[in-house]
Amino acid sequence: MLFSELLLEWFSVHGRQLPWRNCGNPYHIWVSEVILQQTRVSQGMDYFLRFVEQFPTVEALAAAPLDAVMKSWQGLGYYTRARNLHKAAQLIVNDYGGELPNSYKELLKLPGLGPYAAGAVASFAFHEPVPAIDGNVYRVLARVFGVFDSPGTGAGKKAFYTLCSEVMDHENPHLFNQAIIDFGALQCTPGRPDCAPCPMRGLCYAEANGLQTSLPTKERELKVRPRYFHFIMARWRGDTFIELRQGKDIWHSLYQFPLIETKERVEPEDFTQSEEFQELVGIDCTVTHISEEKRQLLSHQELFIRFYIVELHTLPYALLQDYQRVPIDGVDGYQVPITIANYLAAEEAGEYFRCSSGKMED
DNA sequence: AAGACGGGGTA
DNA sequence: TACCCAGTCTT
Repeated sequence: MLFSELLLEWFSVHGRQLPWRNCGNPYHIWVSEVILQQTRVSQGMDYFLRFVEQFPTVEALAAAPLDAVMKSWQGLGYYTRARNLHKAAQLIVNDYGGELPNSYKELLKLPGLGPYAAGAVASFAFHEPVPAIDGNVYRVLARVFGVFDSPGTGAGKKAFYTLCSEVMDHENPHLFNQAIIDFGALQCTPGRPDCAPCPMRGLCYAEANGLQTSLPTKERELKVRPRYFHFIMARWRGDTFIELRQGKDIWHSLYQFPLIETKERVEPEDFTQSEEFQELVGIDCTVTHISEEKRQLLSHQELFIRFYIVELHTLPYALLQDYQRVPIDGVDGYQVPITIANYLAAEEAGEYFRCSSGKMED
């Protein structure tokens, strides 16, 4: 039996039923593909359901304020996806008459749609026979056909694209692409795949040669950069101060408390004496709470985060000029990094701090 | 080609 | 802890 025949047979038994599958709604398919980039189904499901309920159509998404879209995305990560989704929706309404482009080539032009997502939408929604190659597909193809090219290189990507074009079912591209993705996610898993009951047994190169854990070939390991964040929750008559993050750094378009970053670890006693800190909050204030150091691991960064609560007695110009003044209990209405959302929730429950008045309690 | 970009699950 | 995940964009 052919690879694609085995695959579709497996899919008819084990394939997942998902709300965006075979729904006949290109908009839903598009949204789901963007949400699921580098994100597991279990993690993205609730976000998808909430997103399409809040923004039911391309027009609704295009008309929505970016803030609302970002808020809906809060906690999902890779926030550029949300901004691109919003931008693409406006593009579709303004330049495409409100209809999603129906070809791989045109879809690829939209911001946030790369080769994988364009192929996925083109095949799932419009049945165009193009590959949709994600991490699952690289893994399945590498193992079954014994491909040693690395997906991390340009030549490797091309090799996988060519191979996939050859072995796919051109009559049922939508089923084939869904099937190979599900097969990678459920059967041909990254770690120790469960090869005993696998229908590809006998056909699979990696299984025959015991190379399951060596394929696909992997690339370089990544370096992690440490960063030290000191967030200042400055209180003034029931209000505090926040700002919208801009620029190319992490958390673009999310809100945060005034932030002072240091290259090295700085202990709280030293930090509150630092010039930078005193310039921000002024001299006439009291540091009432200092949190423990929270550690957050990103793919390329290791963040060490501490929160300071400062009671202001006068209003420093630096805060007034560069930050938005908002009610303290209104902060959770803004889209914020997940670490700040956690802080807000914990602080409300009185759980976050173990030191106060700048002195350690234990 | 390499780096940046999140957050969560798994061995 | 280390790796990986329904990737894309910028440099």
